[in-house]
Amino acid sequence: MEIRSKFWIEIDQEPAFGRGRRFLLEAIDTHGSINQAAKEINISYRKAWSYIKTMESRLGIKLVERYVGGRNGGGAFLTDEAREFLEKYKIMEEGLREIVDERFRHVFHR
Amino acid sequence: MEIRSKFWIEIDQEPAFGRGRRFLLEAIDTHGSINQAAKEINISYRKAWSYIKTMESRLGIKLVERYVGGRNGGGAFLTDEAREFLEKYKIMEEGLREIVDERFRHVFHR
DNA sequence: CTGCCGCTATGCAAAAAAGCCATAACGGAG
DNA sequence: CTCCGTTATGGCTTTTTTGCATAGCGGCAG
Repeated sequence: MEIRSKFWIEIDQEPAFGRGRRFLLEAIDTHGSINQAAKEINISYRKAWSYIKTMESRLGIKLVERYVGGRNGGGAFLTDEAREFLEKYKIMEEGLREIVDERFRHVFHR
Repeated sequence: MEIRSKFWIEIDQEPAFGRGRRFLLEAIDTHGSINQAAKEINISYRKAWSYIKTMESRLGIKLVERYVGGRNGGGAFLTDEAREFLEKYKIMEEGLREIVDERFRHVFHR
């Protein structure tokens, strides 16, 4: 028996950003490619792509700059706005899980 | 733009108890009927029924005592174990949402 | 002693959502 | 001017969720 918790940002009652999308952006930053990033965090390219699409449309910010063609097909990188947003989100999420876990243990175990 | 949070208890990686199920049990306690309870929290009887089924099976506790037939068809009421569990859960959840919201405001708005 | 009523119980179909496969376009390098 | 790995999407498939339909129950009114 264990506690689970989840946090996300909504805009107009629709999910716009959460932990999974955070990891996706971080992986894009590392690899310079949506495709590689998706592989790393174990989701399909299709899913990564629609994550980005909804994020950008709901937040109203361009997050990922993409280019296509060239020696190795193309690639993607984060915009400054994306990095800024990511940073804020990380600060917010930091330690939240631990607070929840601690409470759970306190009440249910001893 | 707003933060949302969700907490639930899992057993064997499967959801066993959360906010919705908490409301359901509370409503059953108030109304003495699964059917009425479901109406109050705006879910179908079918759904309420399967909530209870999975809760009981995963927690391994009898939560809702039911009887059928009689003048007004039948009814349901909570077991002592259910009340006990509910109480613990409420203590745990109490204020958690507020902590999350506060953090969000602090980082994103000011 | 029989029919009625509101409840529990559950199978099964329909709808919705999520996931995935296939295919097009792109453009620098060899 | 072909090849390669990427972005970009349409739509099909699979899974999950929802809810409709129907059966059984048993006091009580008549």
